[in-house]
Amino acid sequence: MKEYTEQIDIYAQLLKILGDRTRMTIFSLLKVRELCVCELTDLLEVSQPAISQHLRKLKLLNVVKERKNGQWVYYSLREPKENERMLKAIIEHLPDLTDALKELDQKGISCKI
Amino acid sequence: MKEYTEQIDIYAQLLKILGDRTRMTIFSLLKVRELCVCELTDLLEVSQPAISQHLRKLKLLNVVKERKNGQWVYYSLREPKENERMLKAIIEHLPDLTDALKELDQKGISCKI
DNA sequence: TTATAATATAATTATATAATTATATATTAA
DNA sequence: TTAATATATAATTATATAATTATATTATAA
Repeated sequence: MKEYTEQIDIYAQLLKILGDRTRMTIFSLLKVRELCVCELTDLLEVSQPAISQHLRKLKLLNVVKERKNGQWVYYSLREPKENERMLKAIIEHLPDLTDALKELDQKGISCKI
Repeated sequence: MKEYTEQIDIYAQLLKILGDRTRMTIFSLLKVRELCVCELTDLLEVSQPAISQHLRKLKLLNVVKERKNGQWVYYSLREPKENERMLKAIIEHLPDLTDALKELDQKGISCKI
């Protein structure tokens, strides 16, 4: 079996990291548009450090990227490479959270956490 | 957010259960053909109770089904329903373990665990 | 019937994980 | 400068998970 498990390990790790409700929500939100940590903290029901730690895992897995702008750090999905077919497929089937972000936009974000 | 999280929870649980190297291997093997517990135990490097426990989780998630034949229990993938798009996509992209099973067939299975 | 084989379940243990609180770092504004 | 904001990291705690060993259950064979 060992000859066959390398790819399986890679996939298993991908699914394990995405297989968490908080990270899956973050991931789905970032599919809509890039968001800063304070927006994610505002949207989800966990603390800011928890968000940062989840983002670190997603970054280690190389599925999100960050962009620094002043004191804010904006995260977004990293475009999957051509050979990352499973990741692509997962992203395609993610639930659409556009409406959840519309609510955020309407009330106007207050980044005071 | 709560209005949007039901589907996310379902997906997160699916990915969490499949996001384990042992279960991902079992799942990939069952994609090739149905296998009894003793064959899976023979192929993988964990104990028979561990295999049974992983199979139970996969069955709880409703992604595998079982068929009893004498003292053997054969497991196979449950055909995903039309609306289970993400599961379908994952199955499609699973690594092909046909060769690993050929080796098993050649040496002739000895179900003495 | 008794023994053996295949599988499942229970109990236990060790490890991993997610969350919180506390604190550090960096950036901007007063 | 000093204060406040945004984010990251560290330490801790509570919980979940995967594995093992031991045992139970069921089916077949001697």
